[in-house]
Amino acid sequence: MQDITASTGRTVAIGVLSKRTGVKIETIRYYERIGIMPNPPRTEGGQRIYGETHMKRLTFVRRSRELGFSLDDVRALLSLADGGEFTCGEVKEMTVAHIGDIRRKIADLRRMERVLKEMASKCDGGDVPDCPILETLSS
Amino acid sequence: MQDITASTGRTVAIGVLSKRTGVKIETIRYYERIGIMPNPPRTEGGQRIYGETHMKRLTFVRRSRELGFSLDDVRALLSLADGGEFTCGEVKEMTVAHIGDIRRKIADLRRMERVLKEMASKCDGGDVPDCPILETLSS
DNA sequence: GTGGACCCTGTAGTAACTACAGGTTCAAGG
DNA sequence: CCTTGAACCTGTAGTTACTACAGGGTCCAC
Repeated sequence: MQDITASTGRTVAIGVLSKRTGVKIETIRYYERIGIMPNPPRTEGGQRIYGETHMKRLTFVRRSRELGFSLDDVRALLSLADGGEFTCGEVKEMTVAHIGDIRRKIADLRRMERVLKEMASKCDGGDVPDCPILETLSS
Repeated sequence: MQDITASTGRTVAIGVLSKRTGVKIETIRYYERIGIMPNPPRTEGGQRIYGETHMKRLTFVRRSRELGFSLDDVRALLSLADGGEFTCGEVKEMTVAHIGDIRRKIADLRRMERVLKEMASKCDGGDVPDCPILETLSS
C-alpha cells in the first residue's frame, strides 16, 4: 500500500509511465511510432494520457526485451496475447527457438573469451615493443 | 598468370582480396571510407589495387572483429601496431578490458537463458488458451 | 571488338534505440 | 489572473557495423 499512486492512479502522463516501467520516454514514443504501443488518448493540449492497460503492455514489452526477444518477436508475442486465439504451443516454440539463439551466442562469446585469455596470458604487459597479442592478431 | 596472382601475386583487385581474406567487397570499401583501411592505389580506370600490406592489415582487422573487438578498438590496436611506439601493456589492457565485456555479456545471456528455460518448462505447449509464458512476461 | 565478369560511386536500409532543437502545455505559487 | 519552470510535443539525425542495391564504367580473353 505504499505505492498508492502506482496502484490507484487512473491516468498518467508519459513521464510517470516512464518512471513506473523503467522505459525511457523517447523509447515509449518510439514504440508508439513503430506500432508496438497503441496511440494513447491525449489531453486538449495534445499530451499523451496512459492507463492501466498501457502500463501492462509496456511492462510486457520491457520484460520480453530484457529476456532478449527482438521487437519483431515482441510484436508476435503481443499479437498472440492480444488475439485470445493464440495457442500455447506457438508461444513455447518461439521461446525454445530463442533459447537456441542465446545458447549460440553464449558459445560464440566463450570461444572469443578462450582465445583472448590465451592471447593475454602470452603477454606479460611490459614496455617492450614486441607484443604477442598483436602478433596473434596478424596471423 | 591470373591464377598465380590469386595465390601469390604481388597486386590484386578487390575481389581477390575479398576472397583471400573472407571480407566482403562492400565491407572492404566501407573500411576504407571510415579510415580503417588506407586509400589504395588505382588503375588508370579507377579500380583499386591491393598488395601484401593491405592483405595483412585486413586480416588483422578480420581476426580482431572475430574476437569481438569494436571497430574503434580495432582502430586503436592498428594505430598501436602501426606506431611502432606502442607498449605491450596498452595492448594487454585493451584485451583484458574486452574480456571483461565478454564475460558480462555471457553472464547476461546466461541469466536470460535460465529464466527462459524456467518459463518454457512450465509450459506444456498444448492448445490451451492459458499460457504460463505469457503470464510470466506480463508480471 | 565484344561480351560478360568485374569494378565504381552514392545512397538507403537494417535493429533498437538515443539525443537533440526548437517549440508548446501544464500546474503551482504569488 | 499571471508567471514560471518542469514536463511535454514533433521531427530529425546520430549510433554500430555492415549490407544491398541502382545505374553506370573497366578489363581482358577470345
